[in-house]
Amino acid sequence: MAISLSDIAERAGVSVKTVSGALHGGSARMSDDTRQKVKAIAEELGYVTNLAARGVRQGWLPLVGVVSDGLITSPFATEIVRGLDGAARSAGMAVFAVNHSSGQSIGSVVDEVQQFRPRAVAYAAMYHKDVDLPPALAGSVGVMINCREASGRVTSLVPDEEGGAREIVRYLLASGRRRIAFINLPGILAGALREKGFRAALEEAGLEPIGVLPAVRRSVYSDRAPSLVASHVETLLAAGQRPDAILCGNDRVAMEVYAALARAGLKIPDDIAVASFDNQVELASRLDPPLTTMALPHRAMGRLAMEILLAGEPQPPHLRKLPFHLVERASV
Amino acid sequence: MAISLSDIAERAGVSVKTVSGALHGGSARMSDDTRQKVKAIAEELGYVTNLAARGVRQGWLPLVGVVSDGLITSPFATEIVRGLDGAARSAGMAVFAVNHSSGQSIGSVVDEVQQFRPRAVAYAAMYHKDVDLPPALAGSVGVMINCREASGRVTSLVPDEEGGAREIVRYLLASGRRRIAFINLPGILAGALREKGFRAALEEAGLEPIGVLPAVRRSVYSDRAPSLVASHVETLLAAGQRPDAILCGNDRVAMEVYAALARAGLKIPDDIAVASFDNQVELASRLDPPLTTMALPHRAMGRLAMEILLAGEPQPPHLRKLPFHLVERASV
DNA sequence: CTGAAAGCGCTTACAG
DNA sequence: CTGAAAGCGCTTACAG
Repeated sequence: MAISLSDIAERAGVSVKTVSGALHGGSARMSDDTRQKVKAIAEELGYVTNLAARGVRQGWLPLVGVVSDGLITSPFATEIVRGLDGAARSAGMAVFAVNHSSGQSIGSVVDEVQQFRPRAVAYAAMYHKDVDLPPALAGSVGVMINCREASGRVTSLVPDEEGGAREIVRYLLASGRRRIAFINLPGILAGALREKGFRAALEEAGLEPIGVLPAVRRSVYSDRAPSLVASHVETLLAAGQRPDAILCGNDRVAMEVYAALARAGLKIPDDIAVASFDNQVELASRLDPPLTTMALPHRAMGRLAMEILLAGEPQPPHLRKLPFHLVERASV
Repeated sequence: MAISLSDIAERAGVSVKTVSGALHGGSARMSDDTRQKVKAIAEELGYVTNLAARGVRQGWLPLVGVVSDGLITSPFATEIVRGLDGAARSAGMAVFAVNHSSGQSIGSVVDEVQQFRPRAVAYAAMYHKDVDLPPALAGSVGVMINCREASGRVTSLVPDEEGGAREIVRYLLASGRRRIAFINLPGILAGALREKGFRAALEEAGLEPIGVLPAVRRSVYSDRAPSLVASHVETLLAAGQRPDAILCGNDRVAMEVYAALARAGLKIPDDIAVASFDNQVELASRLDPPLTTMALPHRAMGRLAMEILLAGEPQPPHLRKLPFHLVERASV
């Protein structure tokens, strides 16, 4: 069995309370002498705090549970976790991630996590979507990350897709582009919202889109679906109103646009500008020319989520849209 | 505060012990009547077991800590976790993953995990490497995954790189190939071990390698380093002894080999066979022709690690090499 | 078949 | 400045 406070107390000739105060109670008043002695003995015996014991006393363990809809594997999901983890660490909390695989109900996964009496629980979606949280869970899940909770009973943190699209369009406009096409990701929430922002920003400038086209044939975007990008680019270039900028649904799509433009003998950004969403660094920074793209606020969502969870004052539930951030490279 | 056993006991008019037995003690003898009544009340009150309380009694929480050297983000790492998680679940344990970022010592991260009194702790490396575990941790870390622990004080689970290379070479030989080149990943343990297996299998057949070449210029393989693959392929094809098979360090390298062979007007597998390591499904299955490749035993390492950790009888520490598995597609 | 009590390792009022 | 005791919510001998 591991060393306990009473082992240290015995060895130091003081009470357990004194040991507890010396090791953990930063503010507990006692002679520096005693404190030093206790710490030395603890170190010598290799004492490791028993958080389970502290937890049963306090009613909670220094954990924040994160239930995610699938294994955390994409770079985006990793960023969310990074954000959560950084903020948790500063607060002395650890992140306990459990994934909600297809077989189970959200409720059963949340209960599983609750058995450990975490300080708080978050739900994180792997991509921006709508999620219905069962009403019974509104009390136990403190914040929804990367998804919109329908009932409005719990605070949701999502990327400001519409704002991000507006921003990149304005940037294209500021660079002098006027005929802008959008090869968008179809069938997903992010795509629909970005299209709204795209159209709004053009309208604001008194312009019309040159074309809003789906990157793939299937109604739901997937990297596996057969791509329409190359043929769209050809169509756009053949038309009377040839675009001077193409906005892409993500960096992968942009890569295909690059290839199609190269085939057509067009120079980026001189003949035509290309911009997109995602900022997959490995990809975007290595394209030639490096790609200007809107980075998603994944890390910020993670950080803010943790701050909300650990804040003393609970705020009324709301939907919070976090801003994208423009990564300027050389494609515009 | 949450519902406790005593709340249920009071409501049911029985002792706490009876409630505990009814809910958790599968074998505890009591009238079916009592058990049903207790269960109904627990359900009604929304009781959730307090594992912290049980943990302080038992001395451990139903957790297995996994310390990993970096955020779990690659598909390989995900497979390890999947293996661990599946086996943990069957044993009623949860996986508690903590990543060991560059700033901290392994020891401090392990201690952090130990505060939660997990049932066991594993260490997982993101790629096959040598790791020195500080001697003090030999007692607390039960198994090393995807790395070789130098001192031999703790069981290590690694892919059998040498055996995997032998197997794929034998497969190429069985398909009638005789002049085999290897474009290997330089500067990493996996590459060195595979090269041994590659040479051994050829020697066994009385053959010489046509060439063993590094995929990148830098001494350590990285996807970002400038690739030498295309020029190697040209060199190999121009030589007198043109290879009839090229083994590749990973699927990415194979993809580049495909491109170079296409440029040279060579057909796979008729003119030349291509095989590799990794089985990155997205990539390997979508190449044309689909790529024959050796899959790494990541999931198996995870599963076995958990079995070792949770086994009653501790085995003496040893190095266990897990077999690759051949994924036959159409490139050989 | 069931209860009352002890105890796991902590922290927190309550006394001195 | 320090100690003895109570109590967090469980489980596990010990009695009946």
